[in-house]
Amino acid sequence: MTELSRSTEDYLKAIYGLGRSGEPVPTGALADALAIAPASVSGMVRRLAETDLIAHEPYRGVQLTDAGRRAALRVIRRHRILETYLVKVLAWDWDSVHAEAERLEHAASDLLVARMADALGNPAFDPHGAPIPTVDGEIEEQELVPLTELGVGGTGEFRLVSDDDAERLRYIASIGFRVGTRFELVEVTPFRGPLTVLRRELGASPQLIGYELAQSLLCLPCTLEPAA
Amino acid sequence: MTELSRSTEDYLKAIYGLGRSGEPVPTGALADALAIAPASVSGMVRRLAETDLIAHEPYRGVQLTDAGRRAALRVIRRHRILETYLVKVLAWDWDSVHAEAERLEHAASDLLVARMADALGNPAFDPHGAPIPTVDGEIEEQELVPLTELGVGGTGEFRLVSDDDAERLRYIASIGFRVGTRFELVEVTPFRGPLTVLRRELGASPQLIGYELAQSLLCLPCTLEPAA
DNA sequence: AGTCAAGATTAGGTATGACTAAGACATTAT
DNA sequence: ATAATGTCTTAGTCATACCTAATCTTGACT
Repeated sequence: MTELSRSTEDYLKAIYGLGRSGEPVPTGALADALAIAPASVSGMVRRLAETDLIAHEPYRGVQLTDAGRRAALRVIRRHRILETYLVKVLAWDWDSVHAEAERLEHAASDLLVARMADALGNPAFDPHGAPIPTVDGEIEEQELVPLTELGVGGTGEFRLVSDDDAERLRYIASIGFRVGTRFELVEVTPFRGPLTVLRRELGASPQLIGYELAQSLLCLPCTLEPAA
Repeated sequence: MTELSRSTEDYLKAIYGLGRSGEPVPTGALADALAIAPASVSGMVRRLAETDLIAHEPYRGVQLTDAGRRAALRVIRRHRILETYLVKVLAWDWDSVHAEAERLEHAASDLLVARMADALGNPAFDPHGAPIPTVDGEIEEQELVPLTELGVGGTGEFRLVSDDDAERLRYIASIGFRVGTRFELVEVTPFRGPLTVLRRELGASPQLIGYELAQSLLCLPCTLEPAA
């Protein structure tokens, strides 16, 4: 198995992210995700299909082969272990690790990642709540719903947010939200306006959250026991 | 100042390493150091000269400009901080860090390197004894001599060895040599044969060292006080 | 001074991976 | 069924950075 290029790894990672539904990923969606012209993606897709990392049905989309999925999960594991290490050991902020990990994931060896994982106690989730694939390529997919779908009176625990928007992450942290924060959705204004969320852990006053933001907060619905 | 390519950084680093004497570096020497065909170096050298990172006198050689030297020292700082971090914090062996640092040095941001340096207490030397340039591009050049030049009865301290040959580093460690080891050169056989070295710190029996190897061990001549 | 060898450069070619412009396909609307 | 629309692909170009083969410089030796 020869070394994969940086570009190849980025494509595989993006295809994995966009293809979790099982549907083929249109090359246009890939182009958007990678910020690359659609025509360039067509060319690259041909090369990736030739090396059997993806299957391409022209005009339909691409899907990872087993080899492609394994490679993608290796990159994702590297990324998430690196993020976790930077946050936990080097006191990096959760909103700025993404860009650094994005570059390091292509340079760090499996051995380095293994050492970091050991130092961290082999964590199962990264700082944003995303599951970290195991060395064998197992990944635990969680059944999470956007905060917006909990409905008035719904209760849940904030579990996962995408790591790619530093601005958003900074804001989430600034309003006191952390992975694991449990809350009740107290009020929903009509027309996709702000939602009011009451955080139980803090016993704090209700918190207003915009609809767009709330959609990005993936939660595990659960009943709230009285705080321990 | 735009981002430099991986290749560019490798060239600058190599030119810095080969040009410390002040003499222009022949492109052929560069080609050897980078394991690249001489013709390819000519092409790259033209590009580097166009961006004023190096000065090129055709058929004479290349020299770093101030901008080139600054860039080279930034890469070297990254490399050496990374090596030190891997060894000190992640328990890496001193003989295997080079390859890893060689890749990470192009991906790690100055911020990451700063965090690692802080965690290490801003060390002045890497695990192989090489001085680590400061953020401002200051580097402390040491006046060291190969062990072979100490002469019979000479005494010194092992201070520096190149990090690029894992085999050699493994052997050096296996015979109990560490950066800082102090010794007396007891005997030299003629015709570049083995040298006999007596290590004072260990109070150990004399150690035979081959001439080639001894040439790579750079030492600080010093008198040996009775061990503390 | 003329010749020769070593070393450096130029010339021409390849691979990767991006771009724009133009053409092909599929879907949806008439 | 056909036309319009949007998406996808093909064609042709460019930049980077490598290669081999051929040519040119330099310096040393006769």
